Amino acid sequence: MSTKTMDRRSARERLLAAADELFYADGVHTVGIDRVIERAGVAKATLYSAFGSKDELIRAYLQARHAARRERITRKLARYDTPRDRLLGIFDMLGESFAEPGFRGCAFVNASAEARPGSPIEEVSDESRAWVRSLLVELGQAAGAADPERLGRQLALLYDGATVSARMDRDPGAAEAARAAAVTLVDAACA
Amino acid sequence: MSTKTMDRRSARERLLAAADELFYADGVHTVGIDRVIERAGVAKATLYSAFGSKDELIRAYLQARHAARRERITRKLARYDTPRDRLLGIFDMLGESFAEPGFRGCAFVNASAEARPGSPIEEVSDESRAWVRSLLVELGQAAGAADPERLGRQLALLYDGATVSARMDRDPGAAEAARAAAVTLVDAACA
DNA sequence: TCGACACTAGACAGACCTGTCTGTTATTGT
DNA sequence: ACAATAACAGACAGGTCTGTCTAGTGTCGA
Repeated sequence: MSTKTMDRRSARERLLAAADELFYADGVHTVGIDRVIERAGVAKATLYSAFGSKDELIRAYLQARHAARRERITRKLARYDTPRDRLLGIFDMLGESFAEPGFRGCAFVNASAEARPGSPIEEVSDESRAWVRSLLVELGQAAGAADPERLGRQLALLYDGATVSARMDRDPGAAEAARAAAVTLVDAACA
Repeated sequence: MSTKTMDRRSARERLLAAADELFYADGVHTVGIDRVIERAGVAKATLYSAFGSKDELIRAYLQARHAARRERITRKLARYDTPRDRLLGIFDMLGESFAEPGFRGCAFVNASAEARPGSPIEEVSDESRAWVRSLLVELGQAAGAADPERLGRQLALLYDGATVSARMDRDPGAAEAARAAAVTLVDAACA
C-alpha cells in the first residue's frame, strides 16, 4: 500500500480517535469540529477531505463503536462453555464497562437523543441494536428457551435498562441487578 | 388574585407549554429560545423575566414533566385492588404512553444525553428517577416480595429498558415484553 | 387621571458553529 | 529533479445561539 494512503489513514485514524473521545465524553452535538481537529492535531481541511461533513464523522464514530463492541463481545463469549454462561457473561461484560473511568452510557442512545429522524445516527443505531438483539435471541435459543425471541427481547430490555441506570444513577451496580434478573428470566424460559 | 398575577401566570404557562412541546419533540439543545417564544406568542424579555435563563426554563420543563408523570401514575394506581396489579399496571401505563403520537422516549434521558454534570437537568432527573424507583420498591414490598429492594430495582431496569427500546426501535410493543418479564420477576420474588 | 407594571417588537452584542478557501510546506513516486 | 499529493495554518462567510437593551403599548388600581 502506497505511502500517501498510509498518511491518509494516519490522519483519519487520529481524527477518529479524537472524535471517539470527545463525542462520547461530551456529546456529538456539544462538541464542535474545532475541538476535534485540535485534539487530533489535524487541519480542518483534512477532516473535510476525509469525512466530508460532521454528520459523516459522527457516522464513522458510531460505526467504530459498534464494530468495537461487536468484536469485544464475540471474543469474550468464545471463552465460555455453555450458552447459559454466554448469556450471563454479557451482563458481566456490561458491569466491566460500567466500571470504566470514562463511562457515559450508551453512545447510540446519547447520540440519538436529539437526532432528527433519518439521520446517519439513526441508521447506525438501528444496525447496532439489531445486532445485540439477535445475539441475545440466538443465545436464548442455544440455551434451550421455549420462546427464544421472547427471552432475547426481555434480556435486551435488561441490557438497555442497566446501561441507562448505570449512567443516569451513576451506579455501576446496575449490571449485577440486571444479571440477577436475567438469571430468573432465563431459568423461567428454559423450565 | 390580581390581574397582573393572572397575566404573568398566563405568559408563564404559555411558555411552559411551548417549551414542553418543543423540547420534548426536538430536544432541549436543538430547540432555541426564539422557537419557544414564537410558539408561546411571547416576547423574549418576558421569558427572561419569568425564568431568568434557558437552563432554568429547561429545569421548569423537566419539573413539570416529573409532576405530571407522578400525578398520572398515582391517580391510575388507585384504581387497582392488589399490589401486584398495581405493579403490573405501571407497565400497562407505559404501553399507553408508548402508543401516543408524539412519543419520543424519556424526557430525562434525552435531556441528560449531552448535559454537563451538575446541571439542573441532572438534579431534576435524579429526583424523578428516585421517585419511580422507590415507588417500585414500595409496590414490591406490598406485593410480598422477599427482597423488595431487589425486585423494585429489577423492575426499574425493565421500565427504563422498555422506554429506551420503544423510542430507539420505534416499537411500542416493548411495553408488553417488559410486562411479561415483570410477571416472571414478581412471581419469582414472591414465591 | 396618573403612575406602576407587565408585556410587545425588535435591534444588538458577543460568542460559537459548520464549511470553504487561500497559500504554504513536506513528502512521495517517477 | 520534478510534478503530484496531502497535509498544514488560518482567514473568512454566513448562519445560529443566548442574553441584554431600548422603546413603545396597554391595563389596572388608587
